[in-house]
Amino acid sequence: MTERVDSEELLRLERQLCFVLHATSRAFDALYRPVLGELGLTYPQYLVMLTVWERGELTVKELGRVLRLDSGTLSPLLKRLEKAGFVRRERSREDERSVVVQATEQGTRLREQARDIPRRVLSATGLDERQLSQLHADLIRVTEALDTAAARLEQGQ
Amino acid sequence: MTERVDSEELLRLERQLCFVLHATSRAFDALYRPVLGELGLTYPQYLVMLTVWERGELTVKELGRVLRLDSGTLSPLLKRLEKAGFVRRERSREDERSVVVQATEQGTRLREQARDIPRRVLSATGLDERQLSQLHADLIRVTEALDTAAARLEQGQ
DNA sequence: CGACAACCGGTTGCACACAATTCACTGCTA
DNA sequence: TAGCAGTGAATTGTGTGCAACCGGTTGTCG
Repeated sequence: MTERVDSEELLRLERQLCFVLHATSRAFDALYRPVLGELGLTYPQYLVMLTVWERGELTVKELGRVLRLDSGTLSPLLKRLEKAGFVRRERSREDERSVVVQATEQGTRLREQARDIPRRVLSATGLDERQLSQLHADLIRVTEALDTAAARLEQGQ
Repeated sequence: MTERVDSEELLRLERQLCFVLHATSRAFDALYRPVLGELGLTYPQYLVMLTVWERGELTVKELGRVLRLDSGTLSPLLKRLEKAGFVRRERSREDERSVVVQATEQGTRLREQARDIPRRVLSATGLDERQLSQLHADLIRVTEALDTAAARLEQGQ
């Protein structure tokens, strides 16, 4: 009987945690959407551009590892970015299995237009730098816990 | 010149925050996927079932408010849940614009099968109840900040 | 050298998620 | 009461996101 109550309690806490995590992610999305819309980018596309700007050229594989996305997501997304003129994609000459992604001139100019976004968004959150760092650390901790848990589940138990 | 460095620093912090939030959400998703797969549910469908189980019957509108989802997402999702036999949808007799959702008998039986999930998943995260509560509180705080920020942006600055 | 496994990216199919639109219904008001 | 604005779902279109599969390339091993 006590066990049943425990289950109910856990169910409730879990429900709240699921909900709010889901909600946080979408709230973040919603905040960026109108700002990025001005540049003609979606949020995932913005993440890709941030990576490309910072790392110069990199393969689809590397991009996927950094962003935790697979080719099923990245391939069409990159095609859209290419069509928009922001990135170039070409087969690596050393290893023709790989495709190298890099910003075009237009993509580089976009970086200048995007330079102001972090300040606008971060100030919109109302959090100071310390709180942001704390949140960052919390999320990393949770994500790592979830990752190792998922890996454990995968390897049977 | 100093301002430029500041921008670079902000860009980096923002990038990391964007990435990890995105990643956390998907990591949570990935952890639930195989567990829920046994029940024939996706993660958003699970959130809907949790709500329906807890609140009894409720309209699509109410469901959308609780889960922060619009009809464009909920309508097809609910149709899939109905097809699977877990929920019933019927027009409200008092207000025929509304559609009332409730669990079927099969949907109620599913709750028993799902009773064990929170424990399995939460234990998989390796976090204790205090940490979970803390995380929950953190996420709520951030989400609220993002919401008010988004509202501020909407009303012109 | 030749077969074969591993790897990389692309494609397909399915399921969210949101914006914009449509349509039936409701409630208010002239 | 007749019209009309507002509401609640559903639909359409676009863009992720993942699983499963395909097809070309590479590297290795017999």
